[in-house]
Order: sequence, then structure tokens, then C-alpha cells
Amino acid sequence: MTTFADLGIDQDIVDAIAAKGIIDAFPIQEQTIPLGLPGQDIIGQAKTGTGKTFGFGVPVVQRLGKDPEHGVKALIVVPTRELAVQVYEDIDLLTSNRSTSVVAIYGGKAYEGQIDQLKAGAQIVVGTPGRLIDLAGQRLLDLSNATEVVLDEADKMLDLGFLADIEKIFQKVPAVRHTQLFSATMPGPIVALARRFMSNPIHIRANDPDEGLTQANIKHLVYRAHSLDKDEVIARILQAEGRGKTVIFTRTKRAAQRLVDELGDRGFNVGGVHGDMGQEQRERSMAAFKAGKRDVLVATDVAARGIDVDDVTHVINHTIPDEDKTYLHRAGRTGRAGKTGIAVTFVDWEDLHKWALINRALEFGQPEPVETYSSSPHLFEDLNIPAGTKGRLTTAPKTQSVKMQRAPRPERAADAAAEQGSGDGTTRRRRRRRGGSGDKVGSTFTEGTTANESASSDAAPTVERDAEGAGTHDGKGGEHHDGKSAPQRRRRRRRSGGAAPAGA
DNA sequence: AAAAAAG
Repeated sequence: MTTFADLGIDQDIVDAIAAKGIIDAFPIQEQTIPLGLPGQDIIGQAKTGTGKTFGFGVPVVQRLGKDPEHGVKALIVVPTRELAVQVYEDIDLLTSNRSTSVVAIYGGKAYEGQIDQLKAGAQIVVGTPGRLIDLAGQRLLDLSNATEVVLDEADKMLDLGFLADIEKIFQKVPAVRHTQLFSATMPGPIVALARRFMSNPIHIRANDPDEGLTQANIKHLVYRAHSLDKDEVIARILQAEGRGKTVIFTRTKRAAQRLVDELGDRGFNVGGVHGDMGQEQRERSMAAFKAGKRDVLVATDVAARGIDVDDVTHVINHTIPDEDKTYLHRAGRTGRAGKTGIAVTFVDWEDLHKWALINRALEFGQPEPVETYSSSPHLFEDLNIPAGTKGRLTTAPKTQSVKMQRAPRPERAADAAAEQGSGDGTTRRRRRRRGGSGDKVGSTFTEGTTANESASSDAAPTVERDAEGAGTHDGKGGEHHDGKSAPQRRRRRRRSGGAAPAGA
């Protein structure tokens, strides 16, 4: 096994990586770092969760050297704000033993802090296109010395929605530069297009050609959702034995928010990430999920790419994605860094053709989704969901989830009081459910975080939830992205029987 | 057509 120390990397960077307990290099790192260090242009392709960020990050940091000269010399462009935060943190780690300064530049946040860091002489910029172009246009970001340029999730960055912005950005950086493009997916036409921005790039595919396109560590289960109560089945999957964290993907922002509310009402410890949420809340939600304070995240495709969270054991596609690439990236939120994971996909009647496409493109060899969960018990067997109720499912939340509910948000308590006249309507219902099969379930995750939690007593989760829930920071309503109060939303949902919004 | 990305 090749280690980072074997790859010609400066000792202080090797030490910085080792401080996180990482010694061995993944194949993509082993192959791209020795080429990136001397400045070779690279198109780097490797499966999800196999270390691409260090693959481009180590050469960027090392090539800047320890030159104390201020000013932006490296630019890393990513497609989402949360990914900007994450890549910023990874690069910041690599620079922890040298003076190189890194800044994250992305929208939805106050300009001030970002501008201050630029003025203070930040040398590496990680950012999303809109804010980068915005600040460059205001002459607050000077890219004319950025001789290191990286597009992370490069195929996405060169996709129609981003291409015009990326072209603008390439006009602002030096013509003579070191350019690296990385992604798990690099369709031929995109590679051809990418060459316009590179000089004599070498295309590295760290994938074993025999392995196919998908991560071998991920098990894919696909079910027909025809006449299926998906909320109910998803609730049941969340009770799978040995479940760690779970990411649930929806097609629309509205569907994501609805599911957050629904699973929250059922007592699960759930948060969301989607574009209708305020940026502060998006980040708080991601951080809570990464830290293990929550174990369910409902997201749109904003979280499909790049997001790296430890111990995600399940990905659930509430709605099947349109593209095979998106499927692969979504599923790739689990099975990272050599761990195993399960991807469960529900295929609605009108989406059968999408599965046909994905199945063909990714060579699954399963032309039809499994009939439905009821006519095929595989789902529960494959997922280690304790045997029990057939037909209508119970939705006993996991022990951990109930624990998190023990200090209800003020908003929720007020809600219940308003509806019941006494304060404990919802809570009592949840308590009754707790006695069932839930206790045994999810012990792996439960133990880790319970210990954590009792150490910090009730304070941490409560403060966290309060801050997110009540929207006290900006007065703009926090999680009530649609401008409705929680009681309003809940009533509306009840009337519609919990079904998906009509327009979705 | 949706989601993302500037405000």
C-alpha cells in the first residue's frame, strides 16, 4: 500500500494528513499527486468517496510553497455552497502546518467576512461561481495571479447551467496556469469540451476497468413505488438494524421540505438541505448531520455531489433522479472511504423509463424494479428491518430519535398546546409508539451518539434546535422557508392527507 | 422540467 509519505509530498503536509489518522493514499491520489506536483494538467476521474479532494488539493497547496506573499494564487471552483465549505475545510487541513491562508467565497452569506479575508491576503480561494464573479466584478477578488485552477465536480461545472460562468472565470485567470479537473463522472463530450481550458491534459481514470461504473461497496435496491405509501416505507427503513446516518433525496425543494416535516412529526431526528432554506440554516443542518447530532438528512440534489459524511449507511431515493450521473452521485453519499452502504430507490409509475435508462447506463442488469415491497419481502430482509407488521406499517421511531425529542422545541410545544388545549398531544403519541420494536433498532448509531449526548447533557441539542427552529437570528423565519408558520404548515398537510404537493 | 448559483 502506498502512503502519502511515498508520493513526494512535503513533510508538513504529510504530517497534517496524518494528524487526521490518514496514512495510506487511495489509488486516485497515488496516480494524480505525482503528476500534479510538477504542474501537469489533469482530468482526474475516480469513484465517489475515494479521495479526489486530496488528489488535487495536495499539489495545489504544495505548489504554492511557503511563499508569504499575499494574494490569490489558487482557485478551486465547486457547484454548491456546502461543498465550498467542505472543500475549504479539507484544504485548510492541508495548510495547517504552513502559513498559507484559505478562504471560502460563496453566496447566501454576508460579503464582509469574505472580503476581509481577501484583503488580509488569502492565497487559496474555494468558491461557487456566482459570488466569485460578483466579487471579481467589484475588483474585490483579483484572479490575475491564480495560476492554480481546479474545477471540482468538473462535469457539473461544464454543464449548461454553469458553463457560461466558468468561461467568465477562465477569462480572469492567467493563460499560463496549472489546471485540474476532477469528478467521478466525465462523459466523453465533456472531456472534449474540457480540453479547451487545459493544455495537454492527461486523463487519469483510477477506476479498475473490470469493476464497472458503480462503487462495489454500495448495494443497490430498487423498488416500484406504484400504490406504495413511501412515507410509511421510508419510516420503516429508518428502523433498519445497524443503520447509521441516512440521506434521503427528493426531486423538488417542496417535496424535501414536506418530508422533513413529515418525518419530524413521526419523531425522527431529521433535518433538511435545499435551496428554499436560508443559507445559515442549510449550513447548520449539514453541520448537525455531519456531527451526528442528527441521523437523517432530506435533501434535493444540492447534496448529491461531493458531500462527505462519515458513516452514512443508507441513501434513499424518494424519487428516482433523471440522469444516471445523478443516481451515481447520490448513491455515492454512502459507501465512502472503503465502507459499505445501501442505496434504496423508489420508482414511481411514471418514472419507469428513468430506471430503464439508469439500469442500462450503469449496467445493473436489473431491467425492472422489484414489484413492490409488499409482494416482495426482499426490501425488509435486505435492509435488516426487524420482521413484524405486514401491510400497514408501524412507525415507531428509533430510541435515539425519541431521546432527541425529549426537549421539544418551543414552537412544537406551543403547537401542540394550541391544538390540544393541553401541552402534550404529539408527545404522548410518540411516547406510546416508543415501546414497540423501536428500542432494539439502530443500536450502532444510538450508542455512539447517546454517550456523546449525555456528556453534553441536554444543552447542546436543545440550543442547536432552538437556534435553527425559531429563526431568531435574522428574523426571517428560519426554517419556515415558505413564510408560513409551523401550525399553518401542519394544518395544510393534514388536510391533504400527507400526500405530495399537487404541483410536485 | 428541476436544481444549483448573485442579490
